[in-house]
Amino acid sequence: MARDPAATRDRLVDAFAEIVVGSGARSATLEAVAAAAGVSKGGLLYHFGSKDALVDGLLERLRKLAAEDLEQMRTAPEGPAVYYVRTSATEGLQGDEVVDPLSRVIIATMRLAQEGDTRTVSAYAAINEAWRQLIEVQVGGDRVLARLVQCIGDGLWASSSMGIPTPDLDDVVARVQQLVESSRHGDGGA
Amino acid sequence: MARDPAATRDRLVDAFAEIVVGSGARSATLEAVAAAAGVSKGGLLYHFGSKDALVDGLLERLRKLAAEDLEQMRTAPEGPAVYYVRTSATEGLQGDEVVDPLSRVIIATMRLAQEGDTRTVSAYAAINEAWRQLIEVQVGGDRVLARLVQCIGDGLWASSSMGIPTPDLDDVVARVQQLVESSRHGDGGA
DNA sequence: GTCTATAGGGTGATAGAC
DNA sequence: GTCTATCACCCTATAGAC
Repeated sequence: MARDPAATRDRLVDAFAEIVVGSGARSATLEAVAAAAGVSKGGLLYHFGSKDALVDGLLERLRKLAAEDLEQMRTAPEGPAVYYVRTSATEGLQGDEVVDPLSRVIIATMRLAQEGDTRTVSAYAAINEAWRQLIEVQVGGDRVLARLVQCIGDGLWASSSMGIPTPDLDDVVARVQQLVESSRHGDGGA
Repeated sequence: MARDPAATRDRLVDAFAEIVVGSGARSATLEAVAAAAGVSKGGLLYHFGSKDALVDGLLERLRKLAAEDLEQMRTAPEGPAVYYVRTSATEGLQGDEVVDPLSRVIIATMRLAQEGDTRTVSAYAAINEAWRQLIEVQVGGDRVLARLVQCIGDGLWASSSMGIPTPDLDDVVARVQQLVESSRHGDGGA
């Protein structure tokens, strides 16, 4: 069942991310990842020579998915800011599976980052920077407002990635939209 | 050197938090914690019968420090909202030491939470709730604005707890102050 | 209260068969 | 490409000396 190397590598990265998100980085052992992907530990280590290499595979996936998302964000009808804030509030994890592939990979990356892996931190930082720049364009170059909006998204993300829900998400999104629009019409303050 | 049980327990919890923050949860082994606190592994396990008990000790410390901080936040001259946002941006960790005791314990708790520990998540959620309620009081009961402000703080926190700096923190704080003040004078929107 | 020694289980990685 | 052994290491926790 599947001798295609690329497909097997993909399955392994998927399984890795899923386990890290669902059960924590500690549970994502080579054996558990391999089993979830339907191969043996030795099979995994043929494709990824070490656990570090597996992390690299995850980061590669992250960059690819993030690039796609950046395109969606750029062309989002509601605008980048609202898109960012709304998609920052994911749902149902910690045991359950996260449906959105990018969310899953980001959460996995951040969990790994908290273990002190510098590669994961800088990979995330780069993507975060790209997102903010896109928001900044929408708000007419208002650097501070852009950061404000991004922080709101990141704050929502922090809660939801721990399984803490945000009951009034729609209201928050509406308020962000207000902020962004007021930056176009009125002044800004800075 | 130190036969006072309470003092030794405190040193152990301190060392535990410090290692989790500085080197990741994985590095915080019983042996490493014991060594950092100047006792042996067996000595640690006399005071805390298991690693779970050590986590409980950390959570106890968290609640105590958080209660003190809540009092500072309530009486802060700049108001709870600005206090929250400003203190959310910590500096210099991941290898270095975090100077503020509460920040250190919170970061440690959140790292542990990401390993799937439900106790840590609910402990943090309770504290987070208390902070927001205090902000809500300041903004005259505007639930959504309170959440917005808190999200901004949490977003700053997320970055800084990964070692990513926020260059324009002062501007962000100023903008938050603006938002809070406008809720007093003008309307609010919702 | 604090120590050493050790049991018992799990983890990343290698070697070599198929 | 994928598997099964196997190694060396590290971790939590217990037992019992001091």
